[in-house]
Formats: sequence, structure tokens, C-alpha cells
Amino acid sequence: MKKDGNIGILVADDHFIVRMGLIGLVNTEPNMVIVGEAADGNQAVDLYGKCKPDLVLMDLRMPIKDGIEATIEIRRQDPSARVLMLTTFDGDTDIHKALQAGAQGYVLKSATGQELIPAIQVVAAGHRWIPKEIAKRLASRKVFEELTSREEQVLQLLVKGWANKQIGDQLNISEYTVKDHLKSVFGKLQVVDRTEAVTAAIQRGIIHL
Amino acid sequence: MKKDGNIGILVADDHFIVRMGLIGLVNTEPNMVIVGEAADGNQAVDLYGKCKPDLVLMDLRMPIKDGIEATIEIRRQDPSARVLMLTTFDGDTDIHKALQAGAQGYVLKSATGQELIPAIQVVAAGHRWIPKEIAKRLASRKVFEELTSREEQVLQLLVKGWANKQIGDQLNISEYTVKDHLKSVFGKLQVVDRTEAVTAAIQRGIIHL
DNA sequence: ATTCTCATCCCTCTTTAGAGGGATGCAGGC
DNA sequence: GCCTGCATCCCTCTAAAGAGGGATGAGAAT
Repeated sequence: MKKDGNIGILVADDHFIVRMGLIGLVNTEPNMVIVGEAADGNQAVDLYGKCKPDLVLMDLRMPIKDGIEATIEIRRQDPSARVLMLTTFDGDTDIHKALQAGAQGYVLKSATGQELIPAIQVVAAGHRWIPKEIAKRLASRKVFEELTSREEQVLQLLVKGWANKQIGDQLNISEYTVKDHLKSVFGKLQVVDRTEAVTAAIQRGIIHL
Repeated sequence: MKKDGNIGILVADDHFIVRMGLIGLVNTEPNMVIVGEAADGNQAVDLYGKCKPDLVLMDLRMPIKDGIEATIEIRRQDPSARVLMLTTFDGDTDIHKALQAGAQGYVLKSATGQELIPAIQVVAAGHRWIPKEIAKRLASRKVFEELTSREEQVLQLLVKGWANKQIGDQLNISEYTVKDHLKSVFGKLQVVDRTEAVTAAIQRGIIHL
């Protein structure tokens, strides 16, 4: 919190309209002030150093550098940095990664002002803020096991419609190994075949199109 | 245009923050005024009748009733209604459908104020507004042939990971027919197999997850 | 030291997918 | 009337996919 008692906020979102909305909302609050505006993750990291905000309102999906990476970099520079992640909610993987990256809060873009203002205040005060609906998903998340990096690589090529043989050639592993990875992917995503795996991976935010 | 010369605008978007942003933007313009706010397609149709706006700023994807359907209904009630469609741009199918539904303009949510204000003025004046980047896609769109309704139905079940036999049972057609439809789907989407078809269909906005 | 996970490779077997034919009926356009 | 597009069904054949085994080495955890 700044000396004047105001909460200085850095807004990072690639959509001009969303930045406008956030700025408009924040300006209705007497003790909050926008200290910077970033349109991508790189700008967010740069501006964080310059503006020294009390809180970053960070969009998860941004061009060049996404909210996760930007959060990791900002918190490497300033471990006390407070980040409130903002997203349209696409999958549970994103939420998990955001919190691991060091975000203290998570708010959906569908949130109203009545939900957003308290979230900002709570996170700026140094506490956590996770909406009940998201906390529930996070709790039930353990049933969806995490994919290994190799499995994710295979999945990434799978959504391109590549055959197991091609995927194997690309990763320098045999077709058998690709099949093995897919077997465990199907199990972890609880799907029956590659087609459903693509849908599931996109829905859960494991794969970004 | 209203007697006072102002452009009365109805904003329809399910995200509170986006509505805030649009309202904030419109309020910076002296001759524009917000006459209504809708959070879904049904509200948009209702409010259109009540507010009689000069222009509707309509989000394409909304719960309950999407922007396409809402546009069709509004223009059935008032064929002179002017709709400027707003979207995050997911695929070319959406653009095409929006224009067919009767929208006079199409703007991306990534647009800045400098792009949005002229778009509003031009559409409110009764002209069309299609950004160059979108016009280009529209022009090159002819290479992607449209799917028949049957092909879309098959695709819809395909993304669920269903086998051809299951899809056939569901639609009361034989597995052979399903394969036939898929053959033409692959050809139209220019993909080689069902896995890539799922990705392509989602990317082009043919399928909504 | 032993257990565990990950990544790797291999084999067999059954089912499915996809390509490439041919064929019918029906609706709409010219 | 004829042609074209759509939807339907059928057959064959080859190449994948996926299930279900077994096996090894590396590295981390206990």
C-alpha cells in the first residue's frame, strides 16, 4: 500500500476494451488508482519495474508473453508482488498454473464490479482470493492427474492430426512409445480415444489453439 | 439518428467488464449515448423493443441466446435495426453467419477506441463496416466450402470422441453414411483425419465447446 | 537397498478408420 | 427433361489405432 493509502494498480490485458472497463471500474473506487497499462506480458514486466504497483490485474492469455510467464518473471524480480489473475476461464489447468506461478488471486472475466472490487482489496492487502466456484474445481482437480511433459508433447502433435508414426519421428521415439504415452494420456484425461482427447485437452486448457 | 442528433446505443455483452469498457468509451464521445445494457441475447431483444436504440453493439458469444440469434430476432421485428457485432474472433464461420443474420458491421474485441468509434458512426449512419483483416478472410473464405447440416451433425458427435458406428446409431444412419459424410468434411476442412478435423472445426468456429 | 515413476522399446490381436470404388432417390435450378 | 447437390447405403482393402501383455534403464524418493 502506498503512503497515501491508495492501492496502485497495473492493468495488463491485450484487449483495449477490457482495459477500459477495468480502469473505469477502478476509478469508481476512491482509494484505488491505475498506475500503468500493459497490452502484453512483456509490457507488464517492464511496467512493473517502473510503476511499482501494489497489485497487478493480469490477464491470463496475452500475446507475446502470457500472464503465467509474466507473473513468474515479476515475482522473481519482486517476491512480494501481488498478482490478481483475470481470465475467461477455459480450463482448470490454467488456474493451477496461475497459482503455482505465484498469483494470489483468480477472478473470472465474467465477474461483476461487486466481485472484483473486494478481490482487489483482499489481494492488495496480501491475502488470497479464490472464488468458491473455482475453489471447488481446484479441490476436485486431483481426479485429473497431471500429464508429464512428454505426454504433453505428444498431445501437442496429436491435435495437429498427426499419426503416431509421425509423432514418433518428430520426437525421435518409436511409434510404440507414442502409443504408450497416449494410453496414459487417455487414462489421465478419462477419454477413450484420440479424438476425445483433443477436445478434452482444449477444454481443460492443456492445449492452446 | 435521434432528434437530438445523438446516437443511442444498446450494449449487449455477457461480461460486465466489457460492458464497462464500451460504456466508458462511448461516454468519451459527445454525440453518443448508452440507452441500454443487456447481458445476454434475450435481454438484448427485449431491450431493443423498449429502448429503440440507433445501434446495437452486440457480442457474438453470449449465454442463453447468442448474438447471431438475437440479431435475427431484432431484425425480424425491425428490419432497419443496425447491429455492430463484436467478437474475440475465433473463426471465419462466425463472421459469415453474423453478416447473414443482418449485422451491418463486425469489430474485433481487440479493437482500440480509434477503431471502434468510427465503426459505430459508420454503422449508425446506415453503412457497412468490415475491417480489412476480416474482409480479407471473407474473400479467401470461398476456398473453405460450407458444411451441410448433416455434416455438421456428424462433426458435433465426432468431437465427443464417438466412433462412426455410434454416430450412425445416434443419427439413425449407417456407419457407411457416417464415413461418407466424414470424407466430405475432411475434404471441405482440408484435413486428413478426424483428429485434425476436430481442431480445425473448433478453430474455425464451426463447433463451440 | 528398494520402491516408484518416467521414458523407452517390443510383440500380438482385434477393431476401427479411411480411401476408392458403385449405386439409389429426391429436391431444385436451368 | 436434365443436371447437380445432398443424403443415403453398400462393398473391399489397407493402414492405423488401441488394448493388453512384457521388459529395461535412469533417477528420485523412502
